[in-house]
Amino acid sequence: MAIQLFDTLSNTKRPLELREPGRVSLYFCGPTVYDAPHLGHARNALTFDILRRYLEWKGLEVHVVSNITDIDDNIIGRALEESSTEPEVAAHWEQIYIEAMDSLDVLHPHDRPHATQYVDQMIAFITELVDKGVAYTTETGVYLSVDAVPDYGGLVHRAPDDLREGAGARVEVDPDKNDPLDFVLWKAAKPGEPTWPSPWGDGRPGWHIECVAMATELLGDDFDIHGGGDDLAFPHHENERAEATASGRPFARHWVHHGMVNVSGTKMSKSLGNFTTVGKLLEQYEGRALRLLVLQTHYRKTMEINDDAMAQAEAALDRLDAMARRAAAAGIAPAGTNDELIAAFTTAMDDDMGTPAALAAVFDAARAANAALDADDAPAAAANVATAIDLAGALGITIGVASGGEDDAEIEALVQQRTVAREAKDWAEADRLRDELAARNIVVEDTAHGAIWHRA
RNA sequence: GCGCCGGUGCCCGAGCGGACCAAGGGAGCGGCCUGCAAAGCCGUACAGUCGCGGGUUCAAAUCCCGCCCGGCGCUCCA
Repeated sequence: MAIQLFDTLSNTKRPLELREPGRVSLYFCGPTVYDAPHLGHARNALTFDILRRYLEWKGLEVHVVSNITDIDDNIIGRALEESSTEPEVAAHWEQIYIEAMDSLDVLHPHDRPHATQYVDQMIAFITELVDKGVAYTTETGVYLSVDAVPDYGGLVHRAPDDLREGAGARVEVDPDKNDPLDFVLWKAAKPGEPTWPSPWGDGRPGWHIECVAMATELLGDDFDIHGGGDDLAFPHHENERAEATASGRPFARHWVHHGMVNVSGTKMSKSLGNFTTVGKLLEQYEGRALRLLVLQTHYRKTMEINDDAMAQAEAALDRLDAMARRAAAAGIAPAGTNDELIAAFTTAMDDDMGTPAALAAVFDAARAANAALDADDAPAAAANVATAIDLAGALGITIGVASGGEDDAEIEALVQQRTVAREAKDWAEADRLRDELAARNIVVEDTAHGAIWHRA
């Protein structure tokens, strides 16, 4: 079954056409590490983690590359502010970024290249462009002539002239450039900034060149998927494409962009408060809840994150976990499949990563499992539990993670005492014990197969 | 200002020309279960209608036009 994916360049949903059958090469733009990762970074990493996991679940071999931009104006600014150095700033925030993504169960990319470690490749690439006559040098650096790219603007579906009109709307146009659309490949050294030697004098690489150099180096030309947030489509991805095209190389076969994040109805911004950083959010909610929320919205749409939505996601997760607990208490091990739901799930995911509909299949499996449990239909229960776990897992959600604690034995003893009291119909004592457990954040549930408990 | 995207129940959010699909999740209500709960299952009200106003069509939440509101982009922000 063909996987359809919306491609920004062709502006259509089209079948994923791989360079090599069975193997997917995926590059997506990672963060510039100069500050705490925010919810946008989380959605970015989660979106591509979900895509990767699904492709792997389908049996494809996926090679994921995602970069770390460890040198840019923001990092330099930060280092200056903190009287620190650029490598220190970058290393610090990179670590925090990786920890945050770990707590969201985002799998590590197979390669996580750093811009500063690919300067040689970038210089080689720029040299190629200069030699081809599609790049020129000015006092401030080396620039790419957008002229050399016939379909410049393709990713944003605007004609070059149209883009020219807008140029300078937000940032002043460098008067040295031949064309306002031309952009920098190599920046000439400025006092106090880190620099690398190059054929054009000391300086540092422009932004876009790093992704091109790293993607082609690690995945080869003509790799399968290039992704990122909507906001990167222009100018970043457009310029990457321009560089690759001007060099005469085929580049990404598919461009995948995801929507932005709104917090409490408005654009996320640092001045807005609480929920802008992943760290802050995770102080209050579990990582899976954010992933579930991301899954509930189609990846191309703007999504909303607020307290209500996070709490709702946690409640939904509780349902899934409760199902697994009940099954375990009934002595039912996951086994078998619910083929109908797996088919519905696959159809949904194959259609441009329809995670909301795919999730519906997961919850349908949970309901079916619970119903089977109620009906004492062990095979059906086992099959539906297995299906729910499998499908949720394909999206990166682990069901029924039992977090053990040091006081497990103590709790077990209290639960046992309560069972004894209940058998003696000593309801007062049974309720007292339940309250005592509740005070320790333990929820007791009585099932046909005895009492089970979990941490709230 | 220009371009692109979106506005669906109490909340989050699918659906994007037509069949008992306005999915799924959360919250609500009723029932069953329970010593009482919790969990679960079943049922049910909330969308007589899908931002507003026109239009196309045998048929529109789904297409077209206008308006209002929100988001993103317009050179370094996921």
